Amino acid sequence: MVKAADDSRGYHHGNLRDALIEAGVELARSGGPNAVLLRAVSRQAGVSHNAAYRHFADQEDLLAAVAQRCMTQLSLLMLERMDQIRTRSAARRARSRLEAIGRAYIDFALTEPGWFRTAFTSARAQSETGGTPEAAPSPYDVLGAALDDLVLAGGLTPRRRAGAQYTAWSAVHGLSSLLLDGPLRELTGPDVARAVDAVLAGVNHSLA
Amino acid sequence: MVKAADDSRGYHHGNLRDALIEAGVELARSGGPNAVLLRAVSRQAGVSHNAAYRHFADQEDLLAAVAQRCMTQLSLLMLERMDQIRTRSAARRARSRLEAIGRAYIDFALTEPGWFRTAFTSARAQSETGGTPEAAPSPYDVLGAALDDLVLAGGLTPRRRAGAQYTAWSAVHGLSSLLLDGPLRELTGPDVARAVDAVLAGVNHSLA
DNA sequence: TGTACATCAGTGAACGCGCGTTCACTGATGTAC
DNA sequence: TGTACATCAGTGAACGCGCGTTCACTGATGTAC
Repeated sequence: MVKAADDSRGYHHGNLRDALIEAGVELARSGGPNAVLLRAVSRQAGVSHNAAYRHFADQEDLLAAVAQRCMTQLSLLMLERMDQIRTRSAARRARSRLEAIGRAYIDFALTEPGWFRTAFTSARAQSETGGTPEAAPSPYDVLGAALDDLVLAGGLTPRRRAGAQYTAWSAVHGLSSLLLDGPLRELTGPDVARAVDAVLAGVNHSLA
Repeated sequence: MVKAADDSRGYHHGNLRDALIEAGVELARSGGPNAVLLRAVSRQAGVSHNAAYRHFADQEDLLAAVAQRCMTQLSLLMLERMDQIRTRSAARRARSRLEAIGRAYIDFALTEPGWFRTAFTSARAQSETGGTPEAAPSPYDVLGAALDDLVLAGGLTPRRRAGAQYTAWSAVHGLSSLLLDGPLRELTGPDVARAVDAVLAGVNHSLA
């Protein structure tokens, strides 16, 4: 059975699984994980509300797939920002790229809170998703690659690499989370910028 | 009108607002913020499901009050662990206490995930809660006091104090969040311990 | 000190809602011969 | 090449559920006189 990838007309949709995930992503964007409901997603995709059962075991299964795609969105922004750094010196480039992906992470959380919250929904482990695995690397992998580059460039001893991954990730994720759903949500623009700079400088300093 | 604080019998409950919050806290403990429902909370408190409207504007208002109490639980654990550190040297004590509250924060998240998630629910700013303000300090205040002590003990320059608060809090909160609802939830016991040690060491190092 | 009355804090029934899930079905597609 | 048939992917109606919220009410409490 050969299907056109973008065939979305007629009785047989052709690519409904993907269309449902995409509809879920759209709903998650404004409403977060709680907005990813079977009926709402089916409605959004213009399909009867039980058609989803041909592609997902239940609502939790659909949410897991949507969450994974939100995570991929985050990775893509990190990669995009990283690629923009073209500094000559390998050492400086590695360091700048690390900062760039950190900023990208926080920016993503602040500009796409619905996606960010959905990506880190606790409902089900992403690995349990039944469908085709996403091609894009996880944010964890992106960070890992950046740290590998930093080690190669001599900016980080191999010995401290493992710990650095936890440290950097925790700092950036924690700030995002506190700014979004924690007490730091009260911060105004300039204070947010100051907090971001402080945390990124802290990460940088803890690696040196 | 004078009410006994623990009068909970008869037609008039006497302290229903507090009883409802307490019931909500119990439900949040096992089910997280999504379990704090008006009907479920009223059921738990043994009261008809609309009695809550005498004390809370709506479900969101009740959840905000429960979230605040969860936050207080976190503060209390931090304070308790901090008080256990009695090192003689002021400098070393300040540093140990900082580490102790960091560990307490992470321990709280891992042992009371429902409370932790509820405390950081985005529903409504805690400050908007109408009832009596909680007496206990916020985790932010506890951390701030610990950093003040560290400055006094000469372990941190006043200049870097503000940034340090963001750095330390983000690191610890981020790790908690990643271990609970992020990709790090796959980590097994020893790896968790390693990650915690790495992050706390990173914080410590970034202050020095 | 006693009593009428206003006020407060709870009850019970009912509403409408949207959800997840299941059922029997039907239209479209692919394939064996 | 044509046709019967199995399989797949969607539809529409219906179910039961628990929720938030509102209504008119009633029991208990406090207070003015």
